[in-house]
Amino acid sequence: MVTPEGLNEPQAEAVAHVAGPLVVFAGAGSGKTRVITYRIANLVAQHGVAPWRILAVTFTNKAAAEMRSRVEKLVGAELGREVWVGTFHATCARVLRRWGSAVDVPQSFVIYDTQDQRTLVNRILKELQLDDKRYPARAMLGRIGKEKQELRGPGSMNTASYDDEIAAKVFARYQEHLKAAGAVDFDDLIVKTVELLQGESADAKQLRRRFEHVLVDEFQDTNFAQYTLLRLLSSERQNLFVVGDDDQSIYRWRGADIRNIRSFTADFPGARMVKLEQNYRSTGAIVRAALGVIEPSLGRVPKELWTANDPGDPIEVISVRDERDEATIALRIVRESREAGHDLREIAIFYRVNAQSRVLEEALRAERIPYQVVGGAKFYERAEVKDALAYARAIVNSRSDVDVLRIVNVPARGIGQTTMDRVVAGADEQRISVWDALSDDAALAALAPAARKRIAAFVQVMLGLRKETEQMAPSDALEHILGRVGYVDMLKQDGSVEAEGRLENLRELVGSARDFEGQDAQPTLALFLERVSLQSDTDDLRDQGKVTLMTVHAAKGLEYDTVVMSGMEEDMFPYRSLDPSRDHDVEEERRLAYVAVTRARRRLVLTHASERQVFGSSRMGRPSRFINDIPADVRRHSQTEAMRVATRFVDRPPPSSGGFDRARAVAPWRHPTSAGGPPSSARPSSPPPSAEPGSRFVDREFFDDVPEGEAMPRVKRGMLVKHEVFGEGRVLAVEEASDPKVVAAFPGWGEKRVLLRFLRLA
DNA sequence: ATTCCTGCCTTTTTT
DNA sequence: AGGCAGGAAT
Repeated sequence: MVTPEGLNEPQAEAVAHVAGPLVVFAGAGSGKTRVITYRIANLVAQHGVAPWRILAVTFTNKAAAEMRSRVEKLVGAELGREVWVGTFHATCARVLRRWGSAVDVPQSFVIYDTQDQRTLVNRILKELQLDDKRYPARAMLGRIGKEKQELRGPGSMNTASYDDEIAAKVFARYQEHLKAAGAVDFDDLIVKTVELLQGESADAKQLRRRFEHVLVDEFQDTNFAQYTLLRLLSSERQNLFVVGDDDQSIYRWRGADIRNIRSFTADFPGARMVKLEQNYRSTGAIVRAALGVIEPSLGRVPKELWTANDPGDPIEVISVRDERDEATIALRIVRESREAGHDLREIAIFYRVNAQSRVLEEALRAERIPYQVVGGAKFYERAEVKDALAYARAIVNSRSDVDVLRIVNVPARGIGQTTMDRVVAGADEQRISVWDALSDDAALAALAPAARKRIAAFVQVMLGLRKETEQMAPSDALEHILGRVGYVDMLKQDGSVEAEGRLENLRELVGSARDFEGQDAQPTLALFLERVSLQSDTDDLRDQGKVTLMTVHAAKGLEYDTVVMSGMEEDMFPYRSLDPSRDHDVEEERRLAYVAVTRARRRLVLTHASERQVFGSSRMGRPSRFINDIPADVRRHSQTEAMRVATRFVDRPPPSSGGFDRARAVAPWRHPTSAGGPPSSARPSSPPPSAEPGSRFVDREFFDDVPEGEAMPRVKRGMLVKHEVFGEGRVLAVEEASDPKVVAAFPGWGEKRVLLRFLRLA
């Protein structure tokens, strides 16, 4: 059944929902954004809800922009503009900018990113004289973040061990520093807003009543703090409308709690539930592949994803030799697509981790195929950009120590480490900001006169800049600052290619400030800085005529006609599944694979390499278990020429040695789901007459041209291998046999002859 | 004070 | 492989 607006029954039900809590389980490609935007339009147009009393929250700026534009299309720009649409972080920043003073967040607050956080923690470790080996900043911040996501402060966290006590101490000092700096980190944006809303101030009361309707996208990715925020914002009327898909929950590592969506109806007795199960996006084969991947997942809310679309073509699974071979395949897909007259914008290449993009990029560049990389090396994290922003932030908010320390000697002003160490120690002692210490003669009394003079000059420059830029547009201010402090001159004098690139980046930064001025009603420098902090490169619009490269995480919420998923190997995807020391979460990896598969509309290509460079050293890989989970009748296997050559070269023994059983030789690499049990006589392995001896595995479906392109370990003399007991060793010889052996030298053990299947590539 | 070198450690994934 | 922190050399 379809309504006049073209909605199916459950969609229409969700859209028509007016009051009370409701959870929508929205399968991939089931039209959830449509449901949210239509519902907002419905509330405004049919139920006379004031647009500014509606809040719609997303996780990414991109989703927010998309939602806003669609709402404006439905209800008109004038009303649409009034709706509060934004990410969790941007929404909170907006609230805090206005009402944050009640929770010690000044109007001019700055947002510390991960780098800033680390700088600050490192300083605290020094201050508290803690060993940064034993208490690495990264780990400390991980802990602090975790606590914040659970809304615990340094005083309320669980301190069972000595290390916990240390963490609490660092945490406490960290918060003090943030407060003194007038800064917040990403988690604080949520935490502070929650604090504000929990308060009894008039502002808090008003805010709790402000929103008649709260709508949330990607609800499965909320953490406890975010969930609490939503409950507070909707506490008055309970009009909380959440949309998500527990199968697509992929952010547990940053605190997302899948139970928020799975237990929604338990948390809100009387809440309604709607399931969107019809997929409009993908071919039948792709939907079936996706189901195959997600079905083994545990604890799912039962859903029946289906599609009325054509079955389409099978999923292409391609065995490649290594990452370069893989890039060649990606190129081939792109070329085919282009020759068929498709826009390159409709092609995406996915990978599990950003590091995989390099080889793909090189290949695309060599072939002059236009591409864009989403995420990865982030523009706003480049040193020169951070420097420029640090100047701006130090001018807007001089209490921000991290920024002042960053730029105090860039370009070099003769204010060195020793000098600054003393200043910082003094500032810590007196509990004043670094800036205050620098501008206070008494605080500098212990310094050499020459150093004091240079510091005084720096302070004067900064004070001058604050005055001069006060009335300037952000772009002009940035330009002025960079010129005045000699930053541009420094780069120009350098003259190197890198310096040229840095100048270009700074021009781009100024350009982005100019863009901002065109968009915002009140383009102040502070607001520009805020936007920069909350902006990720992921938010760029899709360029015409360009292939897109990105991680699967970045791909969530997007769709492409053609998707190439690279690196479909065990230990790559699922990531680190072979590392027993890590508490990897294969469940989450599975959901991530589901996300990847469901991005494709028409064509899905999976590649897996038998060998790959990781951290500089070569590593072998077997196909990902997720490939096996795709129903055999919707996948088609093949291998590249390079792969064919490689396997022939290594695996086919000379005729005289006869009957080398390949299937057995690779057994330990081949069956990720069965724990190491080698395929034995239980699996009859007599090859069909047409095939070459030993060229088939019997537990697989094969098609026309498929000479079984499994990933093969290619152990050769000189390779570094790893043994459970002997550790790492160098291969000296390989003995072909039905169960091949390897002679290798293990430091501390000498030469050992071991079965190949007990080795892994080091 | 600056620059260069070396050794370590990294890598999920993002606001 | 690459980036970054700490240390040595200039």
